[in-house]
Amino acid sequence: MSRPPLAREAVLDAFTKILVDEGERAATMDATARGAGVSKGGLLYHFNSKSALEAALVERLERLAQEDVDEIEKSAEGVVAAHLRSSQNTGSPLDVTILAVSRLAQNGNDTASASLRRVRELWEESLRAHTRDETALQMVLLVSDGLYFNAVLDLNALPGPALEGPALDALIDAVVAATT
Amino acid sequence: MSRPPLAREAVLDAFTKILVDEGERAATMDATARGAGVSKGGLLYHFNSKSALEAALVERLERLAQEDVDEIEKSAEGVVAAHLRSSQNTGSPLDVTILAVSRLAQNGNDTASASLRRVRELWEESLRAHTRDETALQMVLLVSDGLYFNAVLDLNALPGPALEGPALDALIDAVVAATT
DNA sequence: GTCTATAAAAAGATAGAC
DNA sequence: GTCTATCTTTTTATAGAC
Repeated sequence: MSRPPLAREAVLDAFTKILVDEGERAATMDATARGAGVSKGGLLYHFNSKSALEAALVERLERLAQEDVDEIEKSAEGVVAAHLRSSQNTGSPLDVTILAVSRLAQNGNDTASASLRRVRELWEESLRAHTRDETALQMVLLVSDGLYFNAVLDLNALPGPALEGPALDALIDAVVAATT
Repeated sequence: MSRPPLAREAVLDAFTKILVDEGERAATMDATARGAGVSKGGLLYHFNSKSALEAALVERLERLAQEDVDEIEKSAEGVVAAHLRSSQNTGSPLDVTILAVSRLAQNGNDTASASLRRVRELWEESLRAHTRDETALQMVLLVSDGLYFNAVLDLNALPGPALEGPALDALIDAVVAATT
């Protein structure tokens, strides 16, 4: 269990934040270095190229996603409800990493696309034993995807149609009732 | 009803295609001009700047979305089912325009974000009279968003988990049963 | 309307000092 | 490990010919 250098993590954090807040185009090496408080040369010591930086972010996603699934499996309120609640963007490390990697995926990074598919398969496997049939499973996954899609689009937007507390609870209850 | 010049439409088509297939970063003026079979100078005669090009695409989205809603309202199989079927990406002009504009939205184009929100509100208004309550309405919208989210991420990916015919029909039936 | 040529800025990446 | 300086390529945009 090697601890990665602090500067390296700071660079990944800054890269993530710019990707999520301003998009892929704004997430240049220069801007990322500035956001992490290092110089471009300093950044390039830790990541030899732009694609190495992107690959490191994808690796981080895989680790966080596995941790999330492990956590949800132990949840008391049920796996379906816990999964949907976890899909509502709360700014958690996993949430922002998914959003950041989906920006990369949408700009032609095939590794990022493949990783997002793997994450979705992790969820699918985890949910299968807790849904009544394949159609119900797909419904849960699509509602979860819908929550992420809204997060993807609403971050730049102030008056987002994001579901609030009681409305989200009602939705989760309804999906649980229709699928388990 | 003025007919826009053919070259202008060809440029918008090419811009859309590159945005969807390769992402925002690849959709440069140069690549767009090449895709449309004109020179950069020719493109810039029709669109004075990159942002003018983007704005024109957003305008096209608003027009197509309104047409889609008008069509769905007249559907025989029911508004909820017709809406979900329409959310499955089939490469229709509306589908690809939504995907293209969402690429712009995710790269900091606030006009694009606002337009996508307006489209979603159009759908919401159209669906409200055909769903049993607000929770059901949100469920339909989220499943629809989920279908788009998958389309957004899967286009670059060959083995997409896109729902096929019978599975999609079963899903639509289940959502209709749970929400109307 | 459409083209070529070119300017001006920004991008990723390298070299080498400290 | 981290920095500054510099090179190369790409991108947006302008100028002006046809």
